[in-house]
Amino acid sequence: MNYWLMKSEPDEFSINDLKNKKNQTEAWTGVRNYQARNFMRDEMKKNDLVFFYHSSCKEIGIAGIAKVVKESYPDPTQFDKKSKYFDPKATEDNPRWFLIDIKWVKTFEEIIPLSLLKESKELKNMYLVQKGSRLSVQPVREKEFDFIKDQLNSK
DNA sequence: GCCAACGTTGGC
DNA sequence: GCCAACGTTGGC
Repeated sequence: MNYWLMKSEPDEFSINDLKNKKNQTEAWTGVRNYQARNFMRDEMKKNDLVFFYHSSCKEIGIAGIAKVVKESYPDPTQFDKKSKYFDPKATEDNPRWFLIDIKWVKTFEEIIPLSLLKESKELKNMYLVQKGSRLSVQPVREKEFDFIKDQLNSK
């Protein structure tokens, strides 16, 4: 099993928006970065666990946990002319963008702030805290995942 | 709102 | 294939 971190702007879509969805599940549309796409297309497998991260907001940090419930398939928004994610170079026969579905697992009682992640020497090598890192879908090491979930999470 | 870091585009 | 110009991300 693998572990991941996915960013979302909570003003757009927060962890509680995920919780309130039908089946508490959401298709992760709109990722338009090749590296992030490759992770979703090739490596994210059913039941992998995902940290749900809130970015560009007041309380920046890890808000909770989700899991992969459906593996790679083409992102429908790339074919939708009315979508802001429409991609004229993508075709049904040759899609460019892929995604997965995630399901809500838990919301942490308190957001684990980015500043705390940065302070933890156990997380020195975590991708998220590296300078210039901005991937919106990124792998997390098992050790890092457990440390954050067990040591930094209040509940 | 600023700006550093990164990714993409397109001319050559 | 290089690289300047531009666009985006995202913390502060």
